[in-house]
Amino acid sequence: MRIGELSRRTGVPTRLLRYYEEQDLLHPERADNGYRAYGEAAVRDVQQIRGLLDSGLTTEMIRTILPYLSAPEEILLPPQHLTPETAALLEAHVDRIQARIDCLARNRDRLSGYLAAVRAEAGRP
Amino acid sequence: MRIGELSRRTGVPTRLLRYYEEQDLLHPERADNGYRAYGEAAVRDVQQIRGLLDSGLTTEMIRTILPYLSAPEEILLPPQHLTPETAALLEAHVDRIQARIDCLARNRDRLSGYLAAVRAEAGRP
DNA sequence: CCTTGCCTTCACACTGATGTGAAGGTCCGA
DNA sequence: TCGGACCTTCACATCAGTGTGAAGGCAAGG
Repeated sequence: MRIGELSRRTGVPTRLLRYYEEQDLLHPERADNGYRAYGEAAVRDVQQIRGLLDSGLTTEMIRTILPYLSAPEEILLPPQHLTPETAALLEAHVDRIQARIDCLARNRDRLSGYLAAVRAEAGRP
Repeated sequence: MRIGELSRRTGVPTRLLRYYEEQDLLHPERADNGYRAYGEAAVRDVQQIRGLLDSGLTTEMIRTILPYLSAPEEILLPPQHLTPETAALLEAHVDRIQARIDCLARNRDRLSGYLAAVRAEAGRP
């Protein structure tokens, strides 16, 4: 599919799809006339990228981990391509992600705890 | 305490402490000579702000939720200051935070699942 | 053939978070 | 009284993620 259709199907402006390619997150083929040609998988990839960007990851982090995320459990990348250095890097990323999760969960709890307290107060004044 | 000490105790450059004030996240007193005067609580506040920024929240989101986070469960803000609109806004923020958590947790699982698979493969070739 | 709509690259601009430095006021200890 | 360490504001610079528009190539339909 071409960039316009991918944009419509994902809700992401073509400008950003080109930017993600420039950032090495997407790798569409090219038709003879130079048009970008995306496969079906690109839809999921783009949604994945958006989710991670919205969650505060940088394009650099996403570029690193994306190859190990695109496959839904079955089509794992051959592990021979995974040097110990890369594995360590991925583990570091897992740790950073975990730290974010912890921070967010902690504050979500505080926030919703506060809201619950206020509601209880309001119901029984 | 003055800005230099707060910077040393939190590891956050003074430039950023001034920026957070400009963004209405910190509200230090001023001494007669114009120097910023921070209370002890500022240390926790700054760490809170850093954690949330590192977790991908914007200063705007942080500005909104910070008043409801600074207190560690006991010193809740009086609920009469909480209009229904504000409550709704806070709930929306909770939802956004939850969405981030879900996205991050999902991808953390994929990533660490992949790493585990590779390790299993390596241990039993 | 010409219009319409899609595509291409290039480029300028904004915002948010940050780095860095200049120019100057304050305070304390030698 | 001077020097150094601190503080002040102001301002320009950078990076990432976007918006926006110009200038032009390609394709399909009336």
